[in-house]
Amino acid sequence: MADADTMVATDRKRDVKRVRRSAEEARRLILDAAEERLAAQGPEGIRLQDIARDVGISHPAILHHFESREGLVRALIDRTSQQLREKILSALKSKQGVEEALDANDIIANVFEALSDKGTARLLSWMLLTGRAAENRTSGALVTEIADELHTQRKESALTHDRPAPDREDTLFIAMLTASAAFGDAIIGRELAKDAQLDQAGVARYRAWFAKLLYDHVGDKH
Amino acid sequence: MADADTMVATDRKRDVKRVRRSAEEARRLILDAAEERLAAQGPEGIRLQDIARDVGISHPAILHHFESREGLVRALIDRTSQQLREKILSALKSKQGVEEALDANDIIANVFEALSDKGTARLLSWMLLTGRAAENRTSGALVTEIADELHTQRKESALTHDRPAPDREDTLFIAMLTASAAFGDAIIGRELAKDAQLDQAGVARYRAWFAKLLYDHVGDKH
DNA sequence: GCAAGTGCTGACACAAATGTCAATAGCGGG
DNA sequence: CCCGCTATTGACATTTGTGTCAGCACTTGC
Repeated sequence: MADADTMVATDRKRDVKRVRRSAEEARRLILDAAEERLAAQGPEGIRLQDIARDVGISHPAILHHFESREGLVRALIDRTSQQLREKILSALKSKQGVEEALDANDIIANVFEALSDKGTARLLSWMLLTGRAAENRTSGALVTEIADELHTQRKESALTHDRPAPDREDTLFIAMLTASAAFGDAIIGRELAKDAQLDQAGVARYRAWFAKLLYDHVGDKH
Repeated sequence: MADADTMVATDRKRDVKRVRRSAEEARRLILDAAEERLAAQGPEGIRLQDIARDVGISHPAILHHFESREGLVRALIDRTSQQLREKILSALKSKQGVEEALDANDIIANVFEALSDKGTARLLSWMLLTGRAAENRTSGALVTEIADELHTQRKESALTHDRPAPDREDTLFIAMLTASAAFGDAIIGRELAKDAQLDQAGVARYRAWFAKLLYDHVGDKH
């Protein structure tokens, strides 16, 4: 009895027992592990054997669920893109109508955070670096969506504050700059901050500074 | 005679003649080919066999010159980092003392260009993605250097235009934002522009807009 | 013109990663 | 309680890319 318990508890690998998950659950666990590997070790960290070990399964199980390594990668890209999209759009829409200065701060912070978090930016840049961008439409139209949403808000704000209507392209450029800056920041931000000897508070000041830069621009111009 | 000529011209591979370059020249050609592969196909494009074929040599020749694949990668990173450093710093310093609005435009354009050009940003992001950043000090201190140079210019400009002295951290943030934005732009800029249906002129407008944003900020604040 | 140094090569060895396959074992439905 | 479905596995096959080695062939210095 004690022997059996010990064996089950400490020596699962050699035990006859197999864990059997639902296909959905298995896919989720595998994607989680892949995501973590990618964030920690970069693109080359996605190796079936390693991921399988992380999850506690054998590597053919991954092939069973995703057909091929490429299938796993695509699934990971899809999932991450969709998560990013939801995060950013919800961040944009939730604060609608509240005080604007705080808005800008929060929105910028959220966008930067969404990309920095886990390996999102790493994954996206890898996707772009390896030319897998064309296949993925989720992230493709994202900036336009963001710009649209932003522009709607700006028009409303201009009305209530009795300012002239904002320029469409100006809004687009704001969205593009924010996206580029957040994206670049997610990749080289850590290095930049280290180089400039900025601590966490300094990084927060930087982001607030950027939000204010945009806010001032919007207030000035329109 | 005709036969010999034909053989030399069209069938070099099987010909007995060997091309023999100086070590320096060979290294340069190999690095060029590696750079091109990286820019075109991403990190996975750096394969000794392929690069060797591009240059027209056998792959052990590459190992002869660079010890290992890793050695080649490091050499490529070094060379590219140094080129980037030179380009950016020279762009910053060359325009010193001329009309400022044009300056900002040119400098921004140059920084964006320097990163977009060839695979510079791709290479740097790969370097960061795979954790090779720590080894390379050339690009490490670059932002601080840029910020220093910029700040010197701002102080001079403030003096001649009789404005209050600029804030040190403000200058640093300008440098960081520019770096992040240019970096991000180099990676996702193409996608963003395509998504927003911006042609080349539109992209130029975007960069000019960004330059003006910074210029206005500097003029306003100080 | 010949000897030394080294750029360069072909063939081979080796490692690591993906992918295949037949067989096993849990789970749910009848 | 048994049967079919399928998640899962170990062993194997294949591919692909890096690295080694011994020898060959340009160039240079004498």
